[in-house]
Amino acid sequence: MDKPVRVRFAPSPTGRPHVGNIRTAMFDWLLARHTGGTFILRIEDTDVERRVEGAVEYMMDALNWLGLDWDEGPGKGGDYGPYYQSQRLELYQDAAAKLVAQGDAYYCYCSPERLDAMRKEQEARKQSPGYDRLCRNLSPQERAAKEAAGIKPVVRFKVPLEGQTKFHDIIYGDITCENSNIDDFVMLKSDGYPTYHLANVVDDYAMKISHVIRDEGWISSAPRHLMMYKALNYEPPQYVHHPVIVGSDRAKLSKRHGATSLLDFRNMGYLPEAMFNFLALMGWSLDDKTEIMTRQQVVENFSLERMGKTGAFFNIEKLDWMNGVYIRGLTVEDLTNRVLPFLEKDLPPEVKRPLDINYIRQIMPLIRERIKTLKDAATYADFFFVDKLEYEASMLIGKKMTTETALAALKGAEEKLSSLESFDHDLLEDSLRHLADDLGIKTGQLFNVLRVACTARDATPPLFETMVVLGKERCLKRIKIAISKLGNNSNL
RNA sequence: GGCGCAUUCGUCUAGCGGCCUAGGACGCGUCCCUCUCAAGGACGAGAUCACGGGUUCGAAUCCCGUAUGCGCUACCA
Repeated sequence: MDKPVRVRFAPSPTGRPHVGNIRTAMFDWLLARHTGGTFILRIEDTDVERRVEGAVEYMMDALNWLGLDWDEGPGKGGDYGPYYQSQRLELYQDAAAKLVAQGDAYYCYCSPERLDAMRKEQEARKQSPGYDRLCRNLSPQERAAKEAAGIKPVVRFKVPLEGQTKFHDIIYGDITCENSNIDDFVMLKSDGYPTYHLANVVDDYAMKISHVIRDEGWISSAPRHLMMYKALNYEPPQYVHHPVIVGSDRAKLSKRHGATSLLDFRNMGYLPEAMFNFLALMGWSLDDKTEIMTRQQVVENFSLERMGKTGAFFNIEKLDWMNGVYIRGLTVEDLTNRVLPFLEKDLPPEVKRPLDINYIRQIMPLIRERIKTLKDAATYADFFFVDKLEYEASMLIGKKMTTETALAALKGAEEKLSSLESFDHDLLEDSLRHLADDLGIKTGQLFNVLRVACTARDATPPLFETMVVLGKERCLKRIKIAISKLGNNSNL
């Protein structure tokens, strides 16, 4: 095992937790658990404009659902708090002031309007956009004048005009960047809040983060962070950038690609263990064949070295398959408990609530190997609950059957079943097979008529098991209704 | 535009110089099982390893170009 790491997941509370972000959190968590390290949750709420009420709760909800427990952070405490950046403002301001004092940063008084005009002009001239460093060398008098005018400045980092910044990324390898390509970026906004660049450097250092795990999009800003570490005389962390999840158009997955919040997947009936397994396999692999792994197996085998470097397309068909595998592995009791809330929610309103859990327990073995998501349960099993079945009489007449033979089959079944002492699987099978013989039709033909009569479906769980759960009374009632449907239809 | 990163079946991936006439999985097709649907089993189609040059006895694997894609280039993260 490698040395225990200290890693952090640092989301900004701007909405519902994106599946890509949670995947990052999962890699953090995996590395922490694999090495016996510490997983920290830190809230990067430094953008007052974009802050969304309740977003932190959503985030924690999603993390908890996936089983990604954090050791330090909101609700947990820890020795390096507070874990909300909005409560650490002084730290950033001190760092910014220190950099200004030592000549590595400066106050900039340029208005947003000027910056905007500058960018437009650069674009028109096909120059690469970037701050023109107007305020980099303001004289004390000029600065005093701006201050006197009441302009609230931002603090910009004084990026070296030449040289290169190099760093080693554990996944992507060595990366080099010319300093001349980087402009004097803003570290501290005029409202006193830090930008991501400053805040993440200050906090990662203060919180003794050993490995920074974040998505690939950050590679190009890593050099800025390194410059600040150097200026602040901090030891930088290890960088681990990982590829993003992309949508069908290969662009980074976003809202317009459909469901993107982890919470959506929970609502769609995916199991957290399936989601965990699936997400782990997007970007990481154990070997050339292992796919289904318990959380524990993933933790034991996880390693950064086995992570890929190309963006992965979110293949929901494969998730469906995997979810099915996990559902099939559930005990009846477990499945029952997980399906219950979905049934309560998705069954037609006329079905009486609360649902009978013992009845549901009986249904589970019948649908367990047929559903792909928990949400499928309601559509798969609604005929167990509703009183009035809706279907076309023509459905009762199967292949090589006529109204007459179907009618005869139903009447024969009605007679046979009503005389049955007990309503168990073997007895049902035995008497119905004999009935088919007596009627001179194939067993399948008989069974299919009964299937439609009892369930209004032509695809259901095995007939006898289904009928047993439905019960004698209900089956006979439904068969009678089917007989009258056919009777009316034949118009005799 | 500049810079950065990436590029193996439709998709997720294995592969870190010879084991590759490229393996697994999802999906797809055929068959078996079977009361339907699933599940399960068997088989199959599917990748000239983006392209072009090198290096090497030998390259999907190393190097250099090109193309394409994505990202960054905000007082957003």
